[in-house]
Amino acid sequence: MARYLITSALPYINGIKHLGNLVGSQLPADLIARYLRGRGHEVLFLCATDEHGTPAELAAAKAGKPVADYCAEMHEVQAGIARGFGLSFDHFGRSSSVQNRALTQHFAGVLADNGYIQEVSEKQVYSIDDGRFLPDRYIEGTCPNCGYDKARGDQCENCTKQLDPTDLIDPRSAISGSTRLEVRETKHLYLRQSALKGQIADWIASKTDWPVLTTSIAKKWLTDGDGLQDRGITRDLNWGVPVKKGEADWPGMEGKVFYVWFDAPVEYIACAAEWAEANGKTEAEWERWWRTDKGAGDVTYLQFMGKDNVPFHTLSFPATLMGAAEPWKMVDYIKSFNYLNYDGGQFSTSQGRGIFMDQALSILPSDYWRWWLLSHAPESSDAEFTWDNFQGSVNKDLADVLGNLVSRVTKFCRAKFGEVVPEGGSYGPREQELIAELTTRLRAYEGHMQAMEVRKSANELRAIWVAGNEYLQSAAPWTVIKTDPEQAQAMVRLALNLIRLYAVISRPFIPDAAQAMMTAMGSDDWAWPEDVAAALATLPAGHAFSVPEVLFTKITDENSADWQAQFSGIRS
RNA sequence: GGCGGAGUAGCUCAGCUGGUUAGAGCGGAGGAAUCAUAAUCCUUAGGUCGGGGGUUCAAAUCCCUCCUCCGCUACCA
Repeated sequence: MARYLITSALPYINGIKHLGNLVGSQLPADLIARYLRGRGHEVLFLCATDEHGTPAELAAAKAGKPVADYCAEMHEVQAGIARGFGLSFDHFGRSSSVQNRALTQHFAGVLADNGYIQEVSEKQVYSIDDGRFLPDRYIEGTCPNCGYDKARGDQCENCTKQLDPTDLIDPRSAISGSTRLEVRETKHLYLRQSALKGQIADWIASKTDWPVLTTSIAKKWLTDGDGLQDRGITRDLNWGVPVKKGEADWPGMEGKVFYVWFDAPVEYIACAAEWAEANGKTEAEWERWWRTDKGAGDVTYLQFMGKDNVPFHTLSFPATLMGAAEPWKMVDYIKSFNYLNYDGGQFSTSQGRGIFMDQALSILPSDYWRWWLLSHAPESSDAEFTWDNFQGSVNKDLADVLGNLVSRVTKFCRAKFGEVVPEGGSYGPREQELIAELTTRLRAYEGHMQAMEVRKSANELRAIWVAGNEYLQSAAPWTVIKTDPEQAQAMVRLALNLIRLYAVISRPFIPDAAQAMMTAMGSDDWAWPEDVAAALATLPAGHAFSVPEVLFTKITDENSADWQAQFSGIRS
């Protein structure tokens, strides 16, 4: 039994995430967490809301609420939706927790002690009417290059030229529209990533088993231009972790907070501390996941994220941990994903285009979404959601191949032998053949899951379901029963056991349906089928079962058309 | 512009450390079966592997070049 620490990229607090966000981090992380638990490993699966930063402040202001209240509410909303999708976090924390505040300040202090923090005085645009400094992209104006009048201070979306806010003609605040802007001097802390460049490069170079997507992004940042640049880790904001050097004040940094991308990854650690507190555990119990000097030496740490998050997880956060020079557990494997597009374009939070997590759950059970999203996970390239594809895949795979198999087996048995596992006959060559195929395929499935090859795992699982139908079709107990009822009983006994086996191995993908199957089989034995033949003898003759409700109702053409229309426009 | 990813059957994709007739699922066509959510199973059609050039006995796979789509490009997170 091994130990796995699993974290998903933290969803940002300012709204409900869409399915593209879900499939890029939380959902595959949950798949692997469930799988590893199913194999009997010890797993700590953590996620949290990322709550600091300008967008949170603005979203709260728009909602007319204090930012702390807004975040608390949105955290609960996101936690509820996560439960709805069956995301099996051991703890769903908050980056605004006291644990994260203390740890973030601790890291800053240690980094400063080790000489990796530099104070830099710089010029920032201040909006007098908004009463705040503005991040570059919150300044709008006319592009000096192409004349586009809604160019942002960091880049013109029209001509893609990179800009400095001071380049803009007629600059104004993107928040209030105010033109009363001025450049002010302000002091910030920089993390001297450049000083850790070699150490990080060596570390990345040692990760030869990581996905190309992950390492290519990291290497690009390491070698681009002059190499890894120092990075500002503080901001002039109210909402965030106050800048402190450990527990001490930081002279000259009063009223400033740490940059969200400095405190958010620290929450991966702090979340474990929150988990301990929430479950009445000791400090030692979470430290054995995170401190290599306190028991985390045998932990394998897996991170899941969309590709846009990769630089922060391969460079910034490792720089923080390396610079701290304390025995914190470093990530062992980073699984990154491309983007899921929606019907020919991007999912868009701002435009309300695509399907959001709450809406998805309001129209269909989570297993439908989990199956489609995972079996189409954007691993090798961007993937695309279309209603036709969704309807076709879900109906065929879940309703026809798996759901119908459960129906035909249980109903046939009930009609011919009653709702108990029949006892006659014995397994012959055909059954041995099935067991051999299942064993081969199951080992392949395990290999793909261990390698975190999500789509391949889904394909193999589906093939395992199909093998059940193939067996049933060739065995044809409905024919055999006329001449050799004993043999038909053996076939049905095998098929009923197959349903339980499918529940076990399908649970990472479709936990609710798996539970329904297990419950129908009158069992609670979730032991992984290491030995397929033995697993197919789990339900003994005479064991009672029940015919479950239809597992997956099909999506009709009308449903599909309605939803397509409903989600094409602006979210209401 | 730079960097990265992708372009393979109508659709979604695998293959891509070069090597027998380029694969899978869906969809199409034909058939079998009738236990089942008209659900299953079998058979089958369909591709000049984005275009062009090159290396090689041999290229979807390696090299060059061009085209198209997508992402990132360091103060959104």
